[in-house]
Amino acid sequence: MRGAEAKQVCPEIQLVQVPVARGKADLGVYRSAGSEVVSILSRKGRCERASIDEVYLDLTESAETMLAELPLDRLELISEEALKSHVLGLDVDGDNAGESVRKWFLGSDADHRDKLLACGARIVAELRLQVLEEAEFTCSAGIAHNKMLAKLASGMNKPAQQTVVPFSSVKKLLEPLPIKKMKQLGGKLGTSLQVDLGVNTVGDLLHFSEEKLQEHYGINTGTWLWNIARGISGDEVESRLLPKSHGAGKTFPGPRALKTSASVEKWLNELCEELSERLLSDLEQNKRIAHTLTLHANAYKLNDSESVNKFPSKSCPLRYGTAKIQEDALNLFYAGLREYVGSNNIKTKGNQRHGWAITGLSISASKIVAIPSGTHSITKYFHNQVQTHTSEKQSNDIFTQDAAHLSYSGNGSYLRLHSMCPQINTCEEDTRNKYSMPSLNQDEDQNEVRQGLAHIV
DNA sequence: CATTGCCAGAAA
DNA sequence: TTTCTGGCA
Ligand SMILES: [Mg+2]
Repeated sequence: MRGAEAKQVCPEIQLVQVPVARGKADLGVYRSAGSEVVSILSRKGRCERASIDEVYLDLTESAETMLAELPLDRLELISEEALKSHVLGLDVDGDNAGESVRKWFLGSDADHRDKLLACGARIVAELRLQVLEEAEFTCSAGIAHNKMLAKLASGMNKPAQQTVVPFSSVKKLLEPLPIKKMKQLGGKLGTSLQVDLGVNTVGDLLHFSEEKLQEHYGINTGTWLWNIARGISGDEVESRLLPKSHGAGKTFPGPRALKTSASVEKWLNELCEELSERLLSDLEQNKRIAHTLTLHANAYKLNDSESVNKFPSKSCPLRYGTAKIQEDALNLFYAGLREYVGSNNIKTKGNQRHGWAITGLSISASKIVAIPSGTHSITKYFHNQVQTHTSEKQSNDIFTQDAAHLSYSGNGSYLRLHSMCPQINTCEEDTRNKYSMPSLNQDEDQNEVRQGLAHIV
């Protein structure tokens, strides 16, 4: 329920709010917290940042080392925390009351794979304790022989618990499992399996040959399905602690949809400002630079309710400096808009209505690479870069040096090559609509004036 | 619901 | 190869 609704039912409720900056959610505190946790969890083995609050760890090596160096059968050496693990398949799933778990850790059923798993579980217990002590977050974990099973197990006992999937219990775990519970099968593919093949549990999947699954879903997906039904996933844990892209976006639902280029420019500038800030942080903290700038938008057309086409994403080489990013983003937007309204060669005729409304805007930076480790001066590094990727742009030569410098000093507001409609629309769309019902004509008239695509170069 | 971010596959 | 779309979480 919504916060306001909850407050009526429960006036004492403490509602936690996501911070807002530049008129949008600011997830900075969560990103920081996530990074801190990653820095702890990455201590014992290869670590892949899977999301803002999840990682995969490949602890094979650490576990092998532990197995080689420690006697497994010494109960005193096994931490209380590790012994609190849930171990799937011990007895009849009657929540294994301590004794069987102890026994499993001590013997691990003589199976080398499960001995490794037991060591992995001990390492994970230690890591989770460190997260609790150093970052003051609890977390849950799954320990299994591959990513898919570990992810599945991590969700089985929450919060602040860990679950082990011994090799021998994989079948019994998967067989009755509703297909939609599997990662990647929670959406359309899962629905298709249910509707088109009558597959409701992972066990049902076992009845289909790899070839049959490939017929329905293609070579790769077919093979993938055949494998995951058997608990097989060759998916490697990538060694990556940092995100591969940064983005800033905002949605403008219903009456908040943006209908003037001034408002689009305003919001795009806000989003670009945030992105630019985060890119500089990444540069300072991680010595990485992004190479591609991409704009996504969602839109609908005012007149035809059956607007079939989607607003196309557009990307271009990324130039550092807030003003550069803002300028490039706006150009990308208009490139997309021109396509969207279908005025490619058709010069916007005087009477032609291109009534559009933007319901979502997002700008992102990708192709992020570490600068060569020997690079001492980032400024000089940029000097060498700017020449290479301004290819399609006109002659901003005199600015490129400044731009490189800018990105370092973090000040770029004065750089404005582009002559846009200069006015900032202080009149919020939704505010405006409170006062005047969206008389289509009126809005379109505003579009006519302000949406002119004249500045597209 | 909103704001991310990853990836596979198709298109350019 | 890069760009763009769509799916997924
Ligand atoms: Mg998560």
